[in-house]
Amino acid sequence: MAHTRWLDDEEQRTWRAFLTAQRLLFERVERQLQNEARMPHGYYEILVRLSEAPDRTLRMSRLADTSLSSRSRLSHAVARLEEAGWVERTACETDRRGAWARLTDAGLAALQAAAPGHVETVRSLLFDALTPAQAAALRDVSETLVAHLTDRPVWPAGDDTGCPTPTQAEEEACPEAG
Amino acid sequence: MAHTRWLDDEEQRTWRAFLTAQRLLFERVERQLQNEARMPHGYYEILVRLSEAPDRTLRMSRLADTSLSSRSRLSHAVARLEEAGWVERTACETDRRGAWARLTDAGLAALQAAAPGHVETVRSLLFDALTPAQAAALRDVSETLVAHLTDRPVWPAGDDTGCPTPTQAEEEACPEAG
DNA sequence: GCTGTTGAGTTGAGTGTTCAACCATAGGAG
DNA sequence: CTCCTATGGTTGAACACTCAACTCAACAGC
Repeated sequence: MAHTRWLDDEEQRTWRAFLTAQRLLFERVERQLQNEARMPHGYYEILVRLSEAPDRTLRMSRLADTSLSSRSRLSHAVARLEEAGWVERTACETDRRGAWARLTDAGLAALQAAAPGHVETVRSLLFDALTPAQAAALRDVSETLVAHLTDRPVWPAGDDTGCPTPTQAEEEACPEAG
Repeated sequence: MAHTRWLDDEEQRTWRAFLTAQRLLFERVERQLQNEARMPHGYYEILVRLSEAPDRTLRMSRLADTSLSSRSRLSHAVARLEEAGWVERTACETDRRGAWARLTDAGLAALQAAAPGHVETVRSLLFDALTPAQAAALRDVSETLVAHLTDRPVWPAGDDTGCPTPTQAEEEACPEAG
């Protein structure tokens, strides 16, 4: 990049406001889930994705993709979730490198117990503050960003989890708030 | 809360898109700073706030507030930054409980070295993807959320860092992207 | 001058995330 | 079949963040 394209005043304020809002919001979401459901939001998301999968079962790599998790993170996380008895791993017959992760009944119960508090939090912290038009704008901006951030490489070296556009719900699933 | 106000379909999609966009964006911002400047974004923010303060110096608690950091986090962070020689702590004369944090010359240099890459990242990942109208909408939504999240208690117990509305720039400062 | 409370800041244990290295199997190319 | 690379997944060390406990000083009220 030749010489820096600095942010103008307007952009600066936008970025800082976004940063602040985002921090404050997710900090509280995180805290609420931690306090009331004893799990970080990342784990909640994993449980949600599993609950939406056919047979409440997914391959680890697929689960990593849909829950926006690196393989390593997922591996560690599932290990914990397994200790808690919420998920179980079984070997994959057809591809012996692979592993299935399955949401147990206890896991589903934990998710269903966590959901109301979480959804209420999201609603009260986010949607209650926004007009319908603002919410629509937020969706528009977010979807634009997701599209922007999922195809191009942008940062040449190393790269990361490929992050394909997340496929959506498929089955019973706990009515949740991702 | 009586019985859960679930998210409707529209809200669900908005929330998931927001979540995804946010994750993808900050993951990359984080990675870029980590790779190119050897510091997490939280540390960058601390350096920025200090660079904007008169005399590049702030009380720890004030620094915690303006950088949206808990006291504990800041304490750990400044300890690291001090090891790196980027910040130095000195005792406060008038209030002997207190401490000043000051950005050293080396710290300012590190910040100035980090800024272009960071700003370029923010621009290319965020602003380059948005129309001016979308950027304006993002700012509007963000500011609404910040207002919403900074006054009310919302979550009764414990509470957290008071998080006053962040005061804005004051001095030389590195032209940055908070 | 005491005593209790609040505020400033630090500390350490516990937990989650990242990164790089690693093992094992799958799937070609020769 | 044999190598060779790519893929699926795990592991451990390093590091950041959280929470709760703690220290020390300021500032009441009496």
